[in-house]
Amino acid sequence: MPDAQPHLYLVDGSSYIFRAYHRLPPLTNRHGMNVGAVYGYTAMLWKLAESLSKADGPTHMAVILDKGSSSFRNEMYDQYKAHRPPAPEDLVPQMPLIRVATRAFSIPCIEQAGLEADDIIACYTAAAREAGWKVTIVSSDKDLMQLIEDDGSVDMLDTMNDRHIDRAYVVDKFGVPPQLLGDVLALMGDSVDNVPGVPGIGPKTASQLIQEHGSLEAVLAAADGIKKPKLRQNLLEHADNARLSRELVRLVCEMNLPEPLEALELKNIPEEPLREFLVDQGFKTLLNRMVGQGSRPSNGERPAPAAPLPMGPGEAEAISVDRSAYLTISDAAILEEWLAEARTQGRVAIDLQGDGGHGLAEGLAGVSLALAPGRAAYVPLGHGGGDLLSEGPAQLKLADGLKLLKPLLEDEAVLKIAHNLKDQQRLLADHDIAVAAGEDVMLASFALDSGRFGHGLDEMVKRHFEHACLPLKAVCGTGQKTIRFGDAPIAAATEYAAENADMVWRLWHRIEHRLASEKATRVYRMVDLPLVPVVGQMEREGIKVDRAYLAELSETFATETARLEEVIYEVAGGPFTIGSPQQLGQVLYDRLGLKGGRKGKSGAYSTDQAELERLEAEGVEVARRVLEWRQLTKLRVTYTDALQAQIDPKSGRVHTRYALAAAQTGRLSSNDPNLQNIPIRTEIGARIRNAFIAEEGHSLLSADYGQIELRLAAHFADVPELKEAFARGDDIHTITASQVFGDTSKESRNKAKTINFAILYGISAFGLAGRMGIGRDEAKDMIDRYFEQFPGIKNYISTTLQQVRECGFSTTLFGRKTHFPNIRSSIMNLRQGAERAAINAPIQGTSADIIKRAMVKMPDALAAAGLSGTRMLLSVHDELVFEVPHGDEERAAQVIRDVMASAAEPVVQLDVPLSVEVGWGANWGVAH
DNA sequence: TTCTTGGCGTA
DNA sequence: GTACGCCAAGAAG
Repeated sequence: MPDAQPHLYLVDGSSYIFRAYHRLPPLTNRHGMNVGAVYGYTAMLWKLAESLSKADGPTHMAVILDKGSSSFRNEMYDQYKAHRPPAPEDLVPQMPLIRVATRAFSIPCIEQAGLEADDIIACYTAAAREAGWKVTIVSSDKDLMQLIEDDGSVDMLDTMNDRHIDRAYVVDKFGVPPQLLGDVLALMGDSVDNVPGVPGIGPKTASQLIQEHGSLEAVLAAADGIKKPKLRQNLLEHADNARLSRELVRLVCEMNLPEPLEALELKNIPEEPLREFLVDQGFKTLLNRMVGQGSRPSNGERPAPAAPLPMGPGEAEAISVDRSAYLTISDAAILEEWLAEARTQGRVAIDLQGDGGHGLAEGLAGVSLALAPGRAAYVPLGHGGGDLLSEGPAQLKLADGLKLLKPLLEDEAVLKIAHNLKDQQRLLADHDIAVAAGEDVMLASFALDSGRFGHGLDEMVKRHFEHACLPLKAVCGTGQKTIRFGDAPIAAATEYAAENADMVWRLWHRIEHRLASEKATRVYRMVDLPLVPVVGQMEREGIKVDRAYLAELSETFATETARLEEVIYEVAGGPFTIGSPQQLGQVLYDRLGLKGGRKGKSGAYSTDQAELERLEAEGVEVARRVLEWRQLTKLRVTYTDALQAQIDPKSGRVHTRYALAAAQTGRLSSNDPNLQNIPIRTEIGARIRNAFIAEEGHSLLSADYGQIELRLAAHFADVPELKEAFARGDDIHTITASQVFGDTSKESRNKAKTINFAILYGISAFGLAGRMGIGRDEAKDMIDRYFEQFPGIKNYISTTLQQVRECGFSTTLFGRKTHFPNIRSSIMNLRQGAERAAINAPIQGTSADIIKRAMVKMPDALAAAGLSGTRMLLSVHDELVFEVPHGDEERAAQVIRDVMASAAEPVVQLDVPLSVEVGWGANWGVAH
């Protein structure tokens, strides 16, 4: 009688509360106490309670907690969990509330001195299995995954990620079944619990070794014969640690059950004392759900959350997707029906498939449409038949299909919803279609969730809907056998393409309302969305590159590199791969016997620039040669060679592509090729800029903001001295030097410059010391003096951090948010990293907002000034590059300068002026 | 073939 | 100390 099989849910309360604390934003109850973690915990229990009467829901339940005293593992190994930082101070008082919450749900709560929650869970699991029960462990702790059974009688549920964990999951993640997981864990160790493991062995190697040999003991026995010297040595040397680790991760059950299994039965959750608890803690959302529903909320329509946690996206909404229901449209009449319906309802989701060509040569394979959840179709337009004899699959002719689609795509009255609208708009522009009235789920997600989630379509679908899209490689294959999308079978192509449109439709309707409620509308509507056609046009323009000049440079660099190679081999006593940091380290330190530290966690010698410069200063001439070799090789391989290969044969120009949702702060990023890191700082690198040239009869014009980030810092921090200096047009680093050091010597100015930048990057004494090559105390003194002179800066930093800790995100002047999930991490490195990024984000992000606004305004401003021949080509963070017809330079400079300097207005008023420096000439090198 | 690491170019 | 993208080597598959 499978229906009657009892099902025990064991909730790992201790680990849950830690994770809830770090994942959820702070929340205060009516006593003024921080209860974010308690809320998370309560919500989790609520969710479990909801499944009480469902199929496969719990019949029995218990919460297992750590008692907090040391366990038998400490007798075995006194370092066990020795390096755990103490719990955060606002979490400690929440601990007792966990028991209160559990009692409020009338769920038994079990803890036992000397035993960790894991062991108690192991014990109950064993007992329940013996009794023929089913067990679900509610946790995501990897140690507990050892308990999972192949037959499904024991599985796990990770409520935080809404993930079901079974044998398949373990095999997928660790490469071994649950029974062997303990052996893998023993090898890899655990820095959080201070389980030693074997040095140099991480998850990958551990998993591979166990898979190969079958068990930990077998691995240790076979250690002698292992090929890799480092690995062999570590295994032999640390075999005892491995065995100890095996015991530390072993879950033991040597106790009597504190409560018999039957005592854990749970039929329903009585209304009291739950209600009283919710009222007391002020958990209004949950309380509202209780109303009229007994203790169980309705599964259908949710009551509007009265006071939703400020965590935005909430839980995923599981959907079911039937890909076989998607339609392939190869008939004009049917396409017309779909288009008519789109017109009637005023909105349609679209997704384009390129045929897999490169750059401007990319053709169109097909268009997919969605009109409602699950109602989607694919219109193949450019699928080949695979061989010359056949005519290809049944499909509309490209021209015919586009002719039907064009009026709809260009209709202002029909909303076109897309993911990454820019790329689709650009592809359609190649076919003379100008998409009107577009929305972009990728950009909406970017405006809402930057810093905490990704914005790729598959990733968004997974997070919002717990659904895995058909991967592209399932349609087009992978590796050498990859086929162009246009050559894929229509049936598979339909499943893939129509699903994308379906998901775009669903995603938009899921997140649209958040734009307003989470105050992301301004950034989305006024900055990022209007930028779409502008950036698309820039990508289409491209920039002209002097191929012959680049080839010449490549040649020069190559010759010089070859010369350096000979010298280096001479000194090294033989040839080796100079480009290999590993081999270079061995040559310098082992063969030549130079003194130098090793660093890096892999144990390899560091050979980075700083280290080589140190050697050079010590008189090691070959270090200088290696540095020169590196510079030349880098320039040749990354720039002069690569750039030639990137010239589009059709246009003779280089077309970079901008990613609009890549940089957390809101900046654009550039790729294929990256034109935002073309050298300029060194004389030799700067020559590469000369390769970027203007079209015949034109000049290249470069306009860049001068010190925009420092200006914004002065604005944010409200520092009178700095604001006045900027207003006067003074040299800001000199002003800083005189304020902080009392003199304006060149040396002081340089130091001041370094500190000014350090401020923008989230200062730390440690970092500044490393950067300036001084002691940490000295660096700290310097920072203190800086803060004394500019208390506004100190204040800006503390209020920014305060706000980010409270809300979880920072904001720019335009309201762009960047989330920092690690801002309250108990791991110091993560937390401090998040703090530095949080200090920087409003400044870097506002700068990005401003230049984006300038870009949005630019085409109209140029057109209004009669400068229709002037085209915007590149955007490099604080610089815009244009191509201007000869004779128009002066006027263009004037317009561009005006637009850029006033780009923040009227939305935002800055109390520092923005300066814009403009130059022009035959190439980028002279223009900048 | 695909992933990770060390290194390095820009703002 | 912030934010990126690209390259070669080496490791893993």
